Amino acid sequence: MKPETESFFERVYDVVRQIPYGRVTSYGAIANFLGALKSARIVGYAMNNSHDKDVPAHRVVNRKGLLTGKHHFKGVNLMQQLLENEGVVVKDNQIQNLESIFWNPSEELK
DNA sequence: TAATTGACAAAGG
DNA sequence: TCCTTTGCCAATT
Repeated sequence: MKPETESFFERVYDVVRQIPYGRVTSYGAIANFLGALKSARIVGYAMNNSHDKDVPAHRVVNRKGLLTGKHHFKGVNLMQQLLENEGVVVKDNQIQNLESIFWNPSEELK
């Protein structure tokens, strides 16, 4: 495999991997960091292939902190379990204190 | 080549 | 933020 063949997906994975422990971010934030603010959907689409990658996809949620992609995990509760294991409070598929644990790559990563 | 897809986001009601 | 509509764009078929 060629590292040079970095598709949009690879860039997404690269950002997601750098999400700190106990922090979460949104698809739009990642897209914004990649310079494709209007391509938030592409980020989500990319996560479809994240199964083959070592990507903490559970740390990526939509802008409302809703665990929309949890159905794509093995178990329906796996995503929430992983987050709670990191100290993230999740209730009814929604992250609590989202503003407190939100990780903005555009500011933090730069 | 063209049509479809999608784990989103913003705007309007 | 509830529901619906619209825009967006790379990847897939």
